[in-house]
Amino acid sequence: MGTVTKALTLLDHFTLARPMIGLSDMARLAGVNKATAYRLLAELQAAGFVEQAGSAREYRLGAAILRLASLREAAVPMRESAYTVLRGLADKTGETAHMSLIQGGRLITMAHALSSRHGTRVTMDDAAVLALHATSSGLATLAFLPEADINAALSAPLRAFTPDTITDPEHIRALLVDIRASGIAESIGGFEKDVHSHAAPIFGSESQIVGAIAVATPVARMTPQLSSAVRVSLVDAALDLTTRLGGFPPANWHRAA
Amino acid sequence: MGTVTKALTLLDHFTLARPMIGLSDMARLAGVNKATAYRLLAELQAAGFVEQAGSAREYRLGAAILRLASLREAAVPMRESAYTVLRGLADKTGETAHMSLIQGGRLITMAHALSSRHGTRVTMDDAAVLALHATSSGLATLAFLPEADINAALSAPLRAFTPDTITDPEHIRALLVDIRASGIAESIGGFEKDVHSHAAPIFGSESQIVGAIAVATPVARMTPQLSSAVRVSLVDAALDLTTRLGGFPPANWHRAA
DNA sequence: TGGCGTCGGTTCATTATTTGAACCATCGGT
DNA sequence: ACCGATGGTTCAAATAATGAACCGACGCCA
Repeated sequence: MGTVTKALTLLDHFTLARPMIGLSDMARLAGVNKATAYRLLAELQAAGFVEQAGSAREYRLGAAILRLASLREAAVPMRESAYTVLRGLADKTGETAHMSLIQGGRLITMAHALSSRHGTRVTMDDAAVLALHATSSGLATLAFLPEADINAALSAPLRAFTPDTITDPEHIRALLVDIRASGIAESIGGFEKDVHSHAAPIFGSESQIVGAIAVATPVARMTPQLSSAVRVSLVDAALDLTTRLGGFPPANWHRAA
Repeated sequence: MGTVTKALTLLDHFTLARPMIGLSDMARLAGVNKATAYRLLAELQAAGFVEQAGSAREYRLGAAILRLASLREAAVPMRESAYTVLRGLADKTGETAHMSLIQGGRLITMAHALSSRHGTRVTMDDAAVLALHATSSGLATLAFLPEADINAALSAPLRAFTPDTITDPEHIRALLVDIRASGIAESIGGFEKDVHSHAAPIFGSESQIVGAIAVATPVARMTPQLSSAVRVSLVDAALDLTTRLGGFPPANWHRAA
């Protein structure tokens, strides 16, 4: 692994639950020598990607990231596009909509929109990491990845997040066939216990899979009628978002239901 | 220079005016070998910090940055704090307010707020880089940097952005003395021709200088009365923002005017 | 008080990675 | 068909990264 990759990997250990990390902790989390962690953090700090704060001199993400994010947004206003589509989807279905993108083999939630139609709703955090095998978004994405990536994802042991998580690779492969045919993935309580979600894939400028857009509802509220409505809206929204992000669906793409 | 620093330096060449850069261009801009640039970009790409787009396979900033920015915002809602203060400043003065932070020796604009009171106003871009010697924000920051950094900043040739830019190091050193005494820096057309700006320093958690907050007005609108009002508001706002960002003014800090 | 564990940070000989000139294949313009 | 540019690749030589051990400081417990 290159040094740069190693340094950038350190940044992945900052999460919403763990926004500040000390030197020794970081070394342990990342599985590198403390001296190495120190040097890497020092370089990241010089570039403004991390900063030290607090009496314990813990590290946290730095302000330089905000600058780059501004530039990224200016160059590629993805979040705006995404939010517009998610807002429409949430309004139309009355449920929570979110978009996740695949980055370095992991699926990251980038934007979401809630609906106020019901008292209960599924809540989402941006920047959450979704399991490929246990979420509708993950399955929708997985289904359109190259065969090699699918094998890689299914060769590692699959974690059971709930009793309903599907962990049998062959079962999942069967699901992927259906997903490719229908353009819609579904997961009932596979990641979070009471969440029933539908997802549709979104594609990049070379028609490669880049992620998925999903609608998540409490299991108790799901009905065949709602499911059907969600599917229709999702297919439209996914196509819309794909084009807004500058992408194209695969050549033989079709409208599903 | 470490490899990580070199890789992160590549990212600095993306600007609003130049959001996409090809491999050869990047190598030239960064002054590194093409093979090196390729390897570094490949690693940045694997981490999602850059991505390739367009038929020419040019590189641009990637989506991973947005994820980190989300986390940073969640951990340290600086932009929100900043915007609240800037909004108040813009409303009170009727002029454009902006905040800039020093990162790796360069002053970067991080947030701004416009006022709608007048038809003409100074416009700002976030992520703009401000010259330390030619802007009020730069001078306000420079005045509170350690002596060694001041010497470093003034030892390089100082660029004249306009005929009114002050480029004599000794003249600038004299200004810095006044700025330290008053807590306010001023620049009349030193960076952009028709802009008269006032700035005040903001400090970090160890009372070290972290940047400045400024009010920029068209030169034609500046009067002694407006200048005086701006100075008062600025001092308040800078102190407010310093504390909101978790910082403290130096021990012997004072109210100026 | 003294002892123990851990912290952030530093050192330096060993080792593995980065580096860059030269080299492809490809593309667009003349 | 040529020319100059592009993105991408190779491999010996040079350089940078690495990690065990170490340091002083701090907090905790007896």
